[in-house]
Amino acid sequence: MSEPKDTRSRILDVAELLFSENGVDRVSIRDITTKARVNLAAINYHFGSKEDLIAAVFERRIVPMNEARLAALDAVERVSPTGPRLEDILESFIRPTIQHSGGTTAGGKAFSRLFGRCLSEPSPEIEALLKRQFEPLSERLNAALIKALPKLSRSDIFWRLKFTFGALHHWHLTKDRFRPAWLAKTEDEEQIKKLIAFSAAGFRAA
Amino acid sequence: MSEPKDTRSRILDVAELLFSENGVDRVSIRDITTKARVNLAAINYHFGSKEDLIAAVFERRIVPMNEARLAALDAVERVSPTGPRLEDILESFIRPTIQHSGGTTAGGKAFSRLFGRCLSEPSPEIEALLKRQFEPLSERLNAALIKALPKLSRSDIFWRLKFTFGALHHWHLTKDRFRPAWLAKTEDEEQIKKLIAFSAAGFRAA
DNA sequence: AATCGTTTCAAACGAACGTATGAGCGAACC
DNA sequence: GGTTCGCTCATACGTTCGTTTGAAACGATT
Repeated sequence: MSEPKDTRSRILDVAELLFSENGVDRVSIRDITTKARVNLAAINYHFGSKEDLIAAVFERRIVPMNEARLAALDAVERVSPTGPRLEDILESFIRPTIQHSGGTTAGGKAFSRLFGRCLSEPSPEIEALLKRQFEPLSERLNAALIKALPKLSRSDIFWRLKFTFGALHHWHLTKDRFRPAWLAKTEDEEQIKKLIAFSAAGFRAA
Repeated sequence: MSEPKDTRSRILDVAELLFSENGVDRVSIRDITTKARVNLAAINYHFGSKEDLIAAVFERRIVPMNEARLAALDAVERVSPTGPRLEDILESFIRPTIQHSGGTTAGGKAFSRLFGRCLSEPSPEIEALLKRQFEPLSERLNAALIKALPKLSRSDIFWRLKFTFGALHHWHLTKDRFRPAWLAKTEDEEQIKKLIAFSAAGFRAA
């Protein structure tokens, strides 16, 4: 179980775990370096500052996730150049979300909580990071949806995409908590289909 | 504009505003007391600790909000005893959310951010608080929805209600951020209708 | 073996934090 | 008129925070 990884990676792993458990502001540099068994100064040496560490932790997950989303959108647009179906567009950004945060063992589930925290802890640096990360994806998605739903106004599409993302994010954040006793366990694959069906119908609402 | 209110109320108002702007952990006791023009010790005198102040700020909004939701559900069920329409059920919990979280007042955003923080908080105490606050409402809503949508399974209703709540919550949390430049300002009343239309269609999906 | 860039180390820094204290104040009460 | 009670005040306390420092250890290159 002991870590063969280098200092930088150990810091990233431990920071991700602790940030997701307690929030970025409630985790100190000392908490991280102690648990990672590295020297206190290592964070400032490797990352410059705590803020830069937060950004590094966050980007390590969000960058590949959004790349996968863009790649999936590329794929469905390549298959049908006249414009992909609504369901395919939705799937292209819903599926990578689930696959990129469930898989990993150590900090995999931690990521969705960390992301939830980033949305509710409005530090300007984090807000800028979110904007930078999501704006290109958001614009691509909006453009594809406008093509697929020509009857809807641009702003309707924007808001409905926000609703969809909210449903995805909230499900992701709370799927394992607040479960009534009678609720059967459901596979991720089934949930992806449920989510796509729900939001596709929402997009097609009059 | 000067405040005729007593110290306790001034602290609550200023705390709510500052928490919403900067997040709970980045606002100090001194920030609040300075802006409220009260003594530094006033918070510990009136609330005991900073944590208790946060809870007081949070509960001041969430308790009346959930009471209003239950009252609205009561109202629509009283009007049509055979079971209210889907849209009316959704409206009964969407509308109070928006009306009770500030509306015109500036401190309204505090609630949604505090609430977002609570959702990503793994602390058992906060989880119990959320459960206690939302379980009665959730059960009432599920029961009403089962009646309104007899074709849907219990678990489908549960998940779609979760999606709906996620859309509402995420919209609420980010509606003022991440806005593209072209997006026109929209009234809350319009947003309520958009949200109801979206989620009602989602509930009716095959 | 000597050199040099990179990484780790123990120790310390000043600043900001939440909280505690005891005196001071005006109004209400006996 | 003296005492009590609720509240406000300035000030201090001890802790923890992010960051910095200069030296020591390490590994590769010559």
